[in-house]
Amino acid sequence: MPTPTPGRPVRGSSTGRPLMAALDLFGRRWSLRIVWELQRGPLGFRALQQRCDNMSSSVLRQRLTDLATALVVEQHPDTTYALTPLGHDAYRALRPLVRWSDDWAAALADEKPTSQHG
Amino acid sequence: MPTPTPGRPVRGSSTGRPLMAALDLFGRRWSLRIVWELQRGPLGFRALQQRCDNMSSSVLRQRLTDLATALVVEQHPDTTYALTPLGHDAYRALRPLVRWSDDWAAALADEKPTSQHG
DNA sequence: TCTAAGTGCTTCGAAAAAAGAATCAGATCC
DNA sequence: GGATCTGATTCTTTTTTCGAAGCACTTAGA
Repeated sequence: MPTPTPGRPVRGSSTGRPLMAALDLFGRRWSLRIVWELQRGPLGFRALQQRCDNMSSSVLRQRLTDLATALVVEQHPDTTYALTPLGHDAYRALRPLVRWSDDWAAALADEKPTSQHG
Repeated sequence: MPTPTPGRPVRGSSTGRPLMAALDLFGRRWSLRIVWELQRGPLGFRALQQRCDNMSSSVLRQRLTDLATALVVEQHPDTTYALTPLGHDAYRALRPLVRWSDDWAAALADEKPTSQHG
C-alpha cells in the first residue's frame, strides 16, 4: 500500500497526474478527517484518535505514515503530530467543502424532510 | 453500507454534522474521482467506468447509488449519469484541490528529486 | 432469424483495507 | 512497586474493493 505520489502511477490511475495522486491520498478513509482535525493545532496520537471518533489505531498509524510521506503531516520533537505548510494549504483547499456540506444538508433536508409534521 | 446523510450518524462520526457526512461520502474510494469525471458532461455507465481507469463495475454501481441518494449525481432518461446542481457545486468546492496537487507535486519533487543528474 | 457487438447492471469468489481489541515499552506520579 | 498515562505494534475478524464472468436488452448486419 504505497503512499500516493505525484509523478508515479497510483491506485486507480496510471498517469501519475498530481491530481490523481491527491485523489488517491484523500480518497483513503480518514485522510480528509485527519487533516481536518489537525488544522486546529498539533495533537498527540491518542488525542488525535479520540478526535477522529476513536478510529482504529492501526489505521491511524497507517494514515499518519501516508500523510507524513506525502509531506502533509509531520511529527514534532514532543511526538505530537501537526500539519506541515503543505498540509495547511491542503486544508485551505478543502475548506470550500464545509460550505458545500451545509448547502448539501439544506438541500437534502428540503428534499426529504425528516418526518416533520407539515 | 448506508449512504452518508447530514443529520444522521455516519461512519466515523456520531454527530451528524454535515461536514462529517460529506467526509464520509467523499472518503469512499472513487467518490471524488467520479464527481471529477462527470464534471465535463454526462457519461454512460461503461464510459464512466473507462474514464475511471476501468474501476470495478460493482463498486461503480455502489458509488453511483451513493451519490444519487446524496443528490450529487442523477441518471438521465437516456440512462447516462450526470452531476446535479448540487454535484456541480461539489465539483467547484473540490476544485482548489487541483491547484494544491500541483503545488504538492512541486514540493515533493523538490524534497526528493527523482534521481536526476545534478 | 441467427449472430455479433454494444449497452446498463448483477453476481460471486478472492484479495485488500479497515476495524477493533489486546498488548508492549517508556514516562510520570504517588 | 503499582497505577496510569503515552506512542506504537500485533493479531484476528469484518468490511470493502477488486475483477472477471455473466444476464437481459438493444442495435446492426447478413
